[in-house]
Amino acid sequence: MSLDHTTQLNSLGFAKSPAETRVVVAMSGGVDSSVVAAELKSQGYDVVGVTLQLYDHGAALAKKGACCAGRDIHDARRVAEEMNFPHYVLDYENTFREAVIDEFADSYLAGATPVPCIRCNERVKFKDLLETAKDLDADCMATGHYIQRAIGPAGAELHRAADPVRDQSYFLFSTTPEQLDFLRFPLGHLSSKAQTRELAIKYGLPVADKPDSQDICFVPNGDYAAVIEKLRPGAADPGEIVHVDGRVVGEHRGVIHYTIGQRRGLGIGGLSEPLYVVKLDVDARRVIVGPKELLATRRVPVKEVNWLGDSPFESADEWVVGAKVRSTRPPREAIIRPTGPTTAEVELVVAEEGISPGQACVFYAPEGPRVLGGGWITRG
RNA sequence: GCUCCCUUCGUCUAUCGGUUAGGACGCCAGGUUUUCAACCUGGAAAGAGGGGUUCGAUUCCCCUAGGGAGUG
Repeated sequence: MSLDHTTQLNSLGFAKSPAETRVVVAMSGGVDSSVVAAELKSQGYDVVGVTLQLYDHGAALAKKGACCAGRDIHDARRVAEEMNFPHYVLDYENTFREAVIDEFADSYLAGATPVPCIRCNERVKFKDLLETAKDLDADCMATGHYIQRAIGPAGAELHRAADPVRDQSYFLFSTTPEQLDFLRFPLGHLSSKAQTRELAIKYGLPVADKPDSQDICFVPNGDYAAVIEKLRPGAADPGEIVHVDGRVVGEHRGVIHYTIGQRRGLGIGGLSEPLYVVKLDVDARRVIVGPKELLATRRVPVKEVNWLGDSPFESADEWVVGAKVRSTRPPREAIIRPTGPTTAEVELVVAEEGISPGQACVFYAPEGPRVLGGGWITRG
C-alpha cells in the first residue's frame, strides 16, 4: 500500500489521516480479506470488519476454504479480536438466497451454466453490503480481491491484478463505476499470493495457513447438482445423450450435470476421439454431444453488459478488446458490436471452444491492465 | 444341417512363440481453479473355458461354449 506523496492522500486515496478515515473491510474469514483488515488497521485506519452470513449448512459443514458459514465467520472474528477492531456479522441468508442461489438453480434448469461468484459480488457484496458500509459512515469499503482500482481521467478504473495468476477480474467485471468509486482492493498490487501469506504471518493472523477457497461456497462436497435438486425437486430428470449425427449414444442423469464443452461424465467409451457436450436441449432433456471441432464458436451474444470504458458503450459501432469467455483462459482478440444499451455481439477473431450461456464474457483493453467490463453470454 | 472365419482391459482394438500384453475412448485420483468446465499428470483395468505341442504360449493344434459366406 503506497502513500501518494504528491497529493497528500492517504493510502486509500483520502486527503485526511488514516485515523479519520473509516473503512469497512468485507471479511470472508479467509487469508486475503483478513490481511487487508490487519494491514489497514496497522496503518492506523478506523477499520470496521463485516462478515456476511450467507448460508448455513449447520455446524456439520466444516468445509475447507469455504466462505461465510460458521467456521469462516469464527475465523474472521478471531482476526478482528487479534487486531483489535470492531467486527459485525450480518445475516444475509435471505438476500443471498434470492440474489444468488435461486438464479443459480434456475440457470442450470434452463440449460445454462451460471457463475454464482460474480452474482454474489454484483448483487450482495457490492450492493447491500456496500450500502451497509455507507450506513456505517465509512469512507470506503475494502475487500481482499486480487484486482486493482486506478484513478484515470474519467474516474476510477478497474485494472487487472498485478499477479496474472491471481487476477480475479473475471469475477468482478460487473462492478459499476459507482461501486468502484467506493471500493478499495489493497491486495491487487501484490506480485504473488505468497506475499499475502507472508503478511498474514507478519500480523500473526490465525488464518495464515488457511487453504484458498475453491468450489462454490454454498455447495458442500462439490455436488452442486444435489443442491439444485434439493431446491428444485425433480430437476435432474434423466434423458438421452444424442450424437450430432442423430444417434442416441447413451443416457444422462439430468441436463443440470452438464455444461457446453464438457468432456467427462458422459460415460461413452470405445471411440477413438473424445466426445464433448455441444448443446443442451432442456425441453427434450437431451445432451447433444460431438467432436471437439464442433465447439468452435466465433459469435457470442451477451446481455447485461457492464461497460467500463471512458466513452459510452453505444458511442461506437465497435470496440476492439481482449475477451475472456471462461475464467481460466487468456483474453483473446475480439470485436464488440453494441446492439443496445446493455447488449452486444462479441466476435472472436479466433474461434474459441466451449462457450456456454450463463458464463461471463469479460472485456479487456487490447493493451495494458485495464478491464473494460463484460457481459453475460446468452447463447453458446 | 456339412465346409470356412471370429472370441484380448468397461468399450474399440494392437501384439504373426519369449513383451512389465501396447493404445484410444471411458472410469478413478491428483494438479489447476473463488463458477461450471477445459487442460495437465498419474492410476486401476484384459487374452471365453478345457486339453495338448514346445524349454517357453495371447500367439500353433484339438475339444466345449457365444457372432459372419456356400448346401439340401
